[in-house]
Amino acid sequence: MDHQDVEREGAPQSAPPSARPLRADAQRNIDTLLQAAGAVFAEAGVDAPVREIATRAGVGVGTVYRHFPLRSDLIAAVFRRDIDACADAAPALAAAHGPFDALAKWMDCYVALVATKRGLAKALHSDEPAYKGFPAYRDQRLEPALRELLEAATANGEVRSDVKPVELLDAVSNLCMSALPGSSERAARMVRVLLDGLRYDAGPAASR
Amino acid sequence: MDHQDVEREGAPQSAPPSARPLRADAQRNIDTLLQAAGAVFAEAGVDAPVREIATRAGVGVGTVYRHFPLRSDLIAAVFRRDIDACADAAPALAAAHGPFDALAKWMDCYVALVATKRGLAKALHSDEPAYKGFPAYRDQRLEPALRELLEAATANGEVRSDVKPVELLDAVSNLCMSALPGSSERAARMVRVLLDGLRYDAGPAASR
DNA sequence: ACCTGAACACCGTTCAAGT
DNA sequence: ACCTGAACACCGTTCAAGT
Repeated sequence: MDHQDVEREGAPQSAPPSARPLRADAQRNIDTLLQAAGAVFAEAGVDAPVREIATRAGVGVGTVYRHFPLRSDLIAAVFRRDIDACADAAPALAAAHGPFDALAKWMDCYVALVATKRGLAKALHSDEPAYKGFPAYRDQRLEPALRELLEAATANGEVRSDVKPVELLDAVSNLCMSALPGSSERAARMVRVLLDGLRYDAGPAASR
Repeated sequence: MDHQDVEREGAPQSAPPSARPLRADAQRNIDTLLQAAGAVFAEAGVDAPVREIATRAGVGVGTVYRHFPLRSDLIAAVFRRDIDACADAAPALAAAHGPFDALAKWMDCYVALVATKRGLAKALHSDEPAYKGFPAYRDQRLEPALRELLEAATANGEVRSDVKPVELLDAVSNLCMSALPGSSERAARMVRVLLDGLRYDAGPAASR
């Protein structure tokens, strides 16, 4: 499990590539906010009231909106590490397993990521403006990782070639939608069925 | 396409099995409300403001809550015909096609049902109390229909036997979650992949 | 620069008063 | 019996006033 700290461009609204440091109190508030949000998300889901997060962090609501204009910014900030870890796990899996197995194992990581955090899946697919941009960050990190795995499996003739990485990412997080907070078991099973579907007919023309 | 009008027990809260008729104005309000709700759902989704529906129907909000205590009651009432039509389509499909094809074609109906109506899928999987009981009605009607098709396909050795009808119903409506209002095309494709997964390994022990 | 919190808009839900 | 709509609770979001 390696994870190189690559600099990303679309990254945190709290620390653009080359920006002068924030004022001390601002930086402190952001840290406290992230911690509070993480705790609240864990016990009440990602669409818990903003006021609750603000109170927990001991700041005014205005401060939350100042640093995180969109709820999705807060969510992305809280789960960035997890998302990155998932993306970065791909190369190791590809090296250690056959193409399809690597794909399947990576999907387990993704399912765990999405299904474990209460309501994360819902946030990924909400059409409310407050969640806008969150799927974008996810795709930006996860899409390249998955594409690699998918192409390897396709090249190996193990899976069909007419399903795009982003479609799969979307389908899988959709399947995690009704998973209960703790158990991702049921979702994981359905994802395995979906993956089996990828290799049912590896040819491009899918019958019917 | 036949559809016998079977009497259901868990049915409409507006007309229990053996109840004296409603007062004329009450019945009229219910009809208007259903019509208004249908229109509003179509253009603004199933979680449009209650007030909008009430206004459209020319009644007070209290009247909406009197007849439809839960939002899901209103949704179920509005889409009952569509749900029943989908369920009742199963026998004809089973008679006209081979087991797997019948299953696939029925799924197309279900996908159309769920993906077409804006936000219907979301309502099916929401954990908010206002939507409670809606999945129950859907399952009650659709589960038996699907089970029939699934068992036939299983008996014919075309699909694996370790996926329950209700799981499939759930997985498919989840896949329809991020479908745009009009097009169910993308969702339909993923559902087809899922179905292919069902027949990838028809044996019970689905590898690892 | 940054923070605070009152204020506003909006929505679900109830219930006292009416008919 | 049934209807109405004011009233309440709750939540997102903004912005004038403060430091």
